[in-house]
Amino acid sequence: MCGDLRPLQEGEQVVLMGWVNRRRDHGSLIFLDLRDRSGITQVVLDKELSPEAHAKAESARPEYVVACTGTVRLRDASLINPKMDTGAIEIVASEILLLNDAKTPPFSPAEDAIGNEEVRLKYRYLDLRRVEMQKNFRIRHEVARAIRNYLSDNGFLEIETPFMTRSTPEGARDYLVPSRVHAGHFYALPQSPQIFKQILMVSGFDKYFQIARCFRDEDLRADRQPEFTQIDLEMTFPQQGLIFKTVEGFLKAAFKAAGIELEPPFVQMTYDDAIRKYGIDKPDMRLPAMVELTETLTPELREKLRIEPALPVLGFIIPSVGALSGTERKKLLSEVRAGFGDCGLDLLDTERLKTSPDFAPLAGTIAELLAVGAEDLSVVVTPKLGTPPMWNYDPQWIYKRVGQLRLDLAKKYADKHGLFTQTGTAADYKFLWVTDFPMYEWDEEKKVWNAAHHPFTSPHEEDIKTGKLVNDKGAVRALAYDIVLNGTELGSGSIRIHRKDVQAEIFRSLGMSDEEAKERFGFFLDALEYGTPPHGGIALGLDRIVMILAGASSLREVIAFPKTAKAIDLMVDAPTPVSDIQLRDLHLKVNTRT
RNA sequence: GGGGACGUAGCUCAGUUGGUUAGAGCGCUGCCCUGUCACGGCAGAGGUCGCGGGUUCGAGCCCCGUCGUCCCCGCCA
Repeated sequence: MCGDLRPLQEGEQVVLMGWVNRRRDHGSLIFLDLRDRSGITQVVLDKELSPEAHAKAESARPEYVVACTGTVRLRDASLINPKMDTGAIEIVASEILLLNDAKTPPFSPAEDAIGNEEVRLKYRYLDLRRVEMQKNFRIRHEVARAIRNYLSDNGFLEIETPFMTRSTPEGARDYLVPSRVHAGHFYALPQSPQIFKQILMVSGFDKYFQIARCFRDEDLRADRQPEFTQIDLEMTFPQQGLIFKTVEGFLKAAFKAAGIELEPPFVQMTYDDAIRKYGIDKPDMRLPAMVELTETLTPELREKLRIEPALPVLGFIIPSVGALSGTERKKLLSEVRAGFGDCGLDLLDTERLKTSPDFAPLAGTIAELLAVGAEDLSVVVTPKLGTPPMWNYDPQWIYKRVGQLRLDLAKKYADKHGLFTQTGTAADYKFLWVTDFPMYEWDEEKKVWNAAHHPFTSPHEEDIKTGKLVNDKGAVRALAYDIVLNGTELGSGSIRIHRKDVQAEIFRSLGMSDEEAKERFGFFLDALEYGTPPHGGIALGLDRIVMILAGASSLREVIAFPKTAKAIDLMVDAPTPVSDIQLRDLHLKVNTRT
């Protein structure tokens, strides 16, 4: 292959096949860089040595496919190209075959930096020829293979579940598949194999996994595609810790395959702590946590500063930002205030902290609590009295809003603190387990409690016993957990409900009548009655893992044929209208008025 | 559904206050070149300024609408 030859092969007769990466024509001497997925080798065509081959090479152009016969030759010391793996040798061609020509491509796969996303996606086959993309898909393959091997070696059985299944109105919108045989009936593509894998536990496959495609018809983001791949697993008789250990095991194997040595176990943190310290349920642990300063400020000072007593005073630092100019600080402050909806929040940076007569006496203490270094930007947020409706005296609102500010500033000054820069070591990857998620989520619009994870999640035993399920839904903790990497949610899972009575109670608590539950999940409730073992599991986004490992900022970089933000495939041009005949077969009428 | 950025040559982009024939780099085509590796030199081709409408003597530039790509919020059990 084009990337394989080394000085050791000197003198050998070889045949190389690949694409013309670049052609350098010196008249009676032509250099062709031949590329395949293994790398690039320089081929020399000398008019004196092989006039026929040289003549053919004159008409070769970038992306032509050629086969070239020749001899491996060591380059003179002065001609070695240290930038190329094969830079110490070259092929002296005796014969060359132009296997196929190529139109001039809209962009060159030989270039590193490519801009226009639209052109890349339309000519995806050219984009995928680029070294960067080839690298990403090699990582993806190695990671998937390592995970499959690890789970197989640890007693997990890979079992496929249907793509055409039953629509479940909970959660994300379903992609629907109309049935030809049953007029007006639809299959749905799975949002996840959730119910099937639980039924596999009932069936006695005590350790299941699947690298499974999932489909969700929701608006997209850089880290969300309508179809994506999950590493889905489930096991019987698990403690939460056993699932963590399993995931840590396969992630260690996966990262090792990508050249990174992780050291599990990963840090664990409850949901409540995550909100309090980071203001978000998926903390980016590469950055320092927020610190609650409420008690540091004396009651007198808080009163003087008109700080709302029901709300926390929070501080945090962004490291190594350096000195801010007066204008920059002013601009920052006004931006931040605007971002807080002008609701009376005050914000102090390091400079104001030291110079403000109110805070100066405390500056030392605060600096110590926040561990402020000389070049760090420190921020203290003091919620003022006078309550605009948006925060509604809710401390969570403050935690989350300040957490968002922490992330925004960290992003803004990423170049300065460099904490997001990859160094190629395990230190780049800060994993975290977030545990004890709330069981329920209040839907303010519909005025109902929803399942925060999904309705098959088991609540904490003691929260059932203390009656919170009925009296205090907001305080019920679920045996649900997320795994987070560098502020990205990689996956989530839970210990499931394995008893029919508990499951029925949860359905009821979600405002679902017994009849309704039976209609939607009757088959599942039935299954629970036939000796269901305790079970639990988790699902991790393979695409996101690979994205982070590849240092990419969008899933499109690690999915071969991704869709745009409007869920369009620009290469095959999907979706499209279909013929009236197709529609008739499916008993469908399209109403284009909306 | 909402907010923001962008859209000018194949690609990346510049284009002043609205004013003559819309430019650059890369790429492309032709010619020259025996040591290049982002080769070099000379010459040349290449434009529905996303699309539609409006204002104006005159629009790449101003206004309205629309389409597309990207990012964010909502949404994603």
